Amino acid sequence: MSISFESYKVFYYVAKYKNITAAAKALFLTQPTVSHCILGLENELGCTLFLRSQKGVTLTHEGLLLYEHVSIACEHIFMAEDKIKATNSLSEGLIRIGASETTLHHFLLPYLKDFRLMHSKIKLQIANDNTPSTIAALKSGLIDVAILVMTLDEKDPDLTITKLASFHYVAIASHEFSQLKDKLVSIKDLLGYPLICMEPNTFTRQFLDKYFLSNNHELKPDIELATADLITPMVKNDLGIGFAPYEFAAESLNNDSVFKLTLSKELPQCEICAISNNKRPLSIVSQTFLQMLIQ
Amino acid sequence: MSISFESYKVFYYVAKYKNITAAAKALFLTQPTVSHCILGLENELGCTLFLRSQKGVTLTHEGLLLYEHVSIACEHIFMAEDKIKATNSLSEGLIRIGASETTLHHFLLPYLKDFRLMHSKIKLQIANDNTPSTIAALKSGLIDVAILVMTLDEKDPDLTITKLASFHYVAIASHEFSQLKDKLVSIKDLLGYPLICMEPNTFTRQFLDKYFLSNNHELKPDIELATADLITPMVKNDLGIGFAPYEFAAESLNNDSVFKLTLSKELPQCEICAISNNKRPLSIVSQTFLQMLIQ
DNA sequence: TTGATTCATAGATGGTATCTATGGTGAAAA
DNA sequence: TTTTCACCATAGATACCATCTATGAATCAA
Repeated sequence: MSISFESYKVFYYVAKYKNITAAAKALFLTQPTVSHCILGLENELGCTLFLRSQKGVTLTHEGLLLYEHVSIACEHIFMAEDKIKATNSLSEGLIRIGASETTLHHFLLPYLKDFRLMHSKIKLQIANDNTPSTIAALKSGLIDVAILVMTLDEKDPDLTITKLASFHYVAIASHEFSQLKDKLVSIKDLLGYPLICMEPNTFTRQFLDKYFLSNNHELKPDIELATADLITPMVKNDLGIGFAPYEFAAESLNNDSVFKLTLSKELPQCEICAISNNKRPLSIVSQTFLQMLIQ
Repeated sequence: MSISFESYKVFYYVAKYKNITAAAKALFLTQPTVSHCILGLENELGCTLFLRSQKGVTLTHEGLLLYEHVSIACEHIFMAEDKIKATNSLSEGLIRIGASETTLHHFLLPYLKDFRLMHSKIKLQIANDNTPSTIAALKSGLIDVAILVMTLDEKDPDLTITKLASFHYVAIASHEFSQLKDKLVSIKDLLGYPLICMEPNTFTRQFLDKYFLSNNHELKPDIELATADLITPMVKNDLGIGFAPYEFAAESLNNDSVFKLTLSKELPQCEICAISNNKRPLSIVSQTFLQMLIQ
């Protein structure tokens, strides 16, 4: 029916080397095989493509006509193969990473730096958004991998979740509230104080909402913030009790400008996780990146 | 070793139809065959090319990368096939014809006209030169076919010679030489008159040289011309006895402004022949053209 | 639930792509 | 001249793999 593309590759080499024997070597075939293949192609196209002689072969007019197109075709295919090889060997490529501010600041940045050093030709696209939006982007294929804070009880058959590090939220307060220091503070107690936390539609907030609800109370914060790194400064300025990732508060805790509340019911454990969409295969580049995070 | 080009054709169709089943139909293959082929290609390239779903398939990033090149490659190959088909179907092409002035004027022109009418897309390249140069051009592949006056005793293993028409040379004179009219003129007689013929390095001249020599005389013309159509006018103007193709003199013979000498030894028979180089295959177009001349 | 899509897998088979061996041919070297 | 060499074509055998049919699995719509 239609001519095998394979014969065009053979044709290309024969035309290029002007010699069937040489082309055969380049193609890892024998001379009769190539000869037969060209004969077949000539038959199917209904014209002679080469003039045979003892010095090799030369293109006829029809052969030249064919070669003008086939050479372009072959070179494009070789180009394509090279490009795929390049992406496989990480000398080219793109990873689109979705991350929350929290994971970006307190986990991802040093890895990104290392990865850039190791694979300078790979472009990194960081989509910084809140957890729900990032998950949505992952599902729709807009990003390849997400690095987010999660509780491991979340199950979604479409997502592959890999734990990377533990993560803690703490409740912190300034010395304005020193009456709470070294005391076991119940959730009910907390409700009597101004509370500072993240705005709705963030994982941190949803996590706290759930925590309060599971203890039969409702979280009604007095101050809602869009970025986690604003919580500690707010707390320092005596504006209330804040809930923040431990790492965001670490420095202030160390220099004693704020203190950690001891809650009668501990905040549940969270994890920083790498999440990928198992409906979309990960490119080699993305796999390499993930591998680095896991180790 | 190297990836079969055939799988790229399959890949192209699958990417184009975004559907393995549809691609299989277009390729006159079954769905499992195409599926298997794509799987093999993915394996060899070391990456996933398509996202499979129940609605069909979509390209991954690597797949898109590949498609950008492979689509160009495939389209070039299809273009090439179309062009070859076009030249085979005579809706495209070129014939390079070598002809002498004589054959062009008195044989070829009406055929060329007809051929153009029948195959308007075929370009005709006419190389008008003397016989030896035309034969050289034919042997070196500069022209596809030559239409020349020859004597059929010429043998050359590289050339295929086909007789197309008989051809006559005549000796003519004006009434200034009426003493020769209706007389049997010998070659020796001729030498006493001024002779007009073609310049050396033309078939006509070599033909006459041979004729004189075979009768133990030497042709020493008084006037040598480069073009055959000048001979009759020269003769008309009483400049001497001329040797010309009968057809060039026909009109003047009919209106009696010149007369034909009756030679004691007739000029040998000549033929208008089509000549092709049997070391180079004739294109379909050239074959068609030759066919027309023969019939 | 059923039926209609989709793609993947398994196993059988026949065609053909490939090989080796050989022949023919023309050019260059002996 | 004769020999040698490099090239391409042909013939015939064989093994591989491309392709097929049959089936499974998954998803979606009616």
